[in-house]
Amino acid sequence: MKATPTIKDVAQRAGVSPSTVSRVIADHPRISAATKERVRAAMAELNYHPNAVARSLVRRRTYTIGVALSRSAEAALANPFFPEVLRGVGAVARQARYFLTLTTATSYEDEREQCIELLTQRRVDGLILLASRTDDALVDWLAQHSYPFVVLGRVPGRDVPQVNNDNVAAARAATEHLLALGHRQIAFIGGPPDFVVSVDRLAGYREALEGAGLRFQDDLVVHTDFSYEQAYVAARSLLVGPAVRPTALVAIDDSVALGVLAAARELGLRVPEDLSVVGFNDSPVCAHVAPPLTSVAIPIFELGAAAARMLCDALDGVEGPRKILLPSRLVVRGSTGPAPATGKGAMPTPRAVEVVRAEVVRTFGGGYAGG
Amino acid sequence: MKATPTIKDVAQRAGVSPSTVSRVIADHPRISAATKERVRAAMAELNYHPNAVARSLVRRRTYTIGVALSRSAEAALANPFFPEVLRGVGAVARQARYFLTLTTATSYEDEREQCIELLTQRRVDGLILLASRTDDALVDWLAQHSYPFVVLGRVPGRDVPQVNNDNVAAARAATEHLLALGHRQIAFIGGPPDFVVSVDRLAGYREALEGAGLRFQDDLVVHTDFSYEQAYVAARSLLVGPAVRPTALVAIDDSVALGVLAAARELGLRVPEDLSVVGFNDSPVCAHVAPPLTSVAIPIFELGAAAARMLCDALDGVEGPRKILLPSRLVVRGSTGPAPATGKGAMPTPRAVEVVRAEVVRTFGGGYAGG
DNA sequence: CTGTTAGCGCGTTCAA
DNA sequence: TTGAACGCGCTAACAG
Repeated sequence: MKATPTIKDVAQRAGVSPSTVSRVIADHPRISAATKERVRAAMAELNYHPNAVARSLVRRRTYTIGVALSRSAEAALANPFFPEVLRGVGAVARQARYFLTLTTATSYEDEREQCIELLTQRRVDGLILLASRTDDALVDWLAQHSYPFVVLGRVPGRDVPQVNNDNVAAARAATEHLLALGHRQIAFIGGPPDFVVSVDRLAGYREALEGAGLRFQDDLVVHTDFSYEQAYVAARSLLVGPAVRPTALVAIDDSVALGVLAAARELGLRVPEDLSVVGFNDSPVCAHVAPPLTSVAIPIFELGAAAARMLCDALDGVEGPRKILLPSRLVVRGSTGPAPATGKGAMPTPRAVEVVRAEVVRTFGGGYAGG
Repeated sequence: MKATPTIKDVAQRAGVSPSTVSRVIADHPRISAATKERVRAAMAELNYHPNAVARSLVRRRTYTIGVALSRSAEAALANPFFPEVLRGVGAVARQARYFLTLTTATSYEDEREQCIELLTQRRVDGLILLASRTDDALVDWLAQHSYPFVVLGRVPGRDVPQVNNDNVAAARAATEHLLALGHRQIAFIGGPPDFVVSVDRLAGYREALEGAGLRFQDDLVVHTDFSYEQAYVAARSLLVGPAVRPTALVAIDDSVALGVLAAARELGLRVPEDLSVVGFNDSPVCAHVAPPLTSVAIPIFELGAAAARMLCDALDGVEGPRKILLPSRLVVRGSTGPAPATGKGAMPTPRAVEVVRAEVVRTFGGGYAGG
């Protein structure tokens, strides 16, 4: 394999100067058609391809964006989340002619380190990162150094570019669905309390309860991690502990919901006759378990796409929104049903195929930070 | 934000020449400790970080490897596969001080294009790619241009660096498990026939049958894609069609196995009493469906890690194996049981918790191509 | 042990 | 419309 041809070789072959070749690459308007043709022919003959590294050096742009998804415990098991968000990011990035580089860390600290490396070494032009905790040192660092970045998730109290789904509205919708089915004792199993997603979904749950004139009860709320096993334990405590057993339950996650189903089965509770269960993510398994799981579908691909769009726009100097909130859909399946008839009559909602409710909220800001 | 400091600024601040700074970065042995200290202090004060792009240009190495996972239909739904293999690749890459860039394509052609771009533009030093089909134009192209690359999967008939799990042995083990349970009518649902994984697992299935003195029967084999839905259809045809209904079934994939379970349920067949089912991948859901699914666990993380190790070694000029075949484990759960007693007595194997059988095969070659 | 001199491959002035 | 010269930030000879 001969040495890769450079712009110089092409110039020589085409009988022009290197700068002319450079201009042809950039499709500069003030180059004669004849010359362009000649140069292009030479490039083809030599099988020339511009060296991206050299271009990056002089243009001070790599046309690569960093993607940090591996940082949270959430990511590990938000299994369907990971590839899907990447697909969204990738689709937009490619269209905008950006490449992707990925961090692959096992710990929070390692991920932070990798992100900083990526940026300070100028390997990437900007960063998309999953922010899951309520406080995040990396986000602060990025803002402070004014590196271009977009957060996937919500960053409470900090005005940074971010894309999120409306978890409050989503949890409210899920809870209202249960309320409409006549449930009055509705429990909530959240993730770790320092995760924004836990906070937000709990808030939505609470809003729905209070909107229905019900009291928020501490003993109906449990925090766990996102695992099936922990969820199983938490569900048991919830289904055995309180004075009045809940007839319905909102789980932070589908895996958690699966753990609830297992606990219910073991306790001899029928779903949905004795207990209704709602999960989040609408992962593929939902349709394939017994009973099929009612779940809130999060627009994962769109989240990734929106984040990429926001970052690429910022990098390209295009104005656009700095905050985006995406809607979710409640997908009703067999795991939710009318509350067991007690005293007051339940009021079952018609459970059609894939009854879907959407909430749409969008917030627009102005301009971008960083760049 | 002031302009990023360069090696020159550091040199000036430390009262040395730029090349000395460069040597300190490389931790050159023949630099006095005193100077090193001084330079390092200057770097710290200025918050200097070497520009990776400039280094790449002159060293002709980006220390980045490309990862092409999105190319196959398989990847889309081999959901657990994707993040896990990436974790493996990432762990080794980071340890070897390489970064990762990812292709994100929607079509086979697009992926091919992206890979070629990555390589010809010198954005990456080498490539790891999932090769799923029995013939693959990209692999040919890579070999022809002698770019460094490693294939994840098996490439029949081409002697290229590759890492794979032993699908033949794995399918043989799965089938032998069923044979040991007394089954004699064992069906096979494969993926698309031009996927190497389909070919190999079918071969293992056949080997096991013939090893037990049974005849391979065409009408017990069906090809489908990797989806739950198609699997459902395929399973129905298999469970209704043949003269003698199979009492056991090997599915190419866990999602396919789930489709089989659904079909069986619908046909009123009890699992495992009337039908035993084995899947592949040992995805998390296996433990959470009813009945829990017996499945072959593929060492996904290790596959990624081995591929990365192989590529990084090649790039770093380290000798090592050019072909690696990793073992799998059969994880026995509730979906497989003794064959229904017919005439000949079944011989049930003790079904302990997570009975695990391992097959280990390793093949070593010599040296590396490319570089 | 350290400084000087040349590039790496390309984009971008400034002239012509 | 094109060419010459310079520099992006760094490493790698070659001197000293």
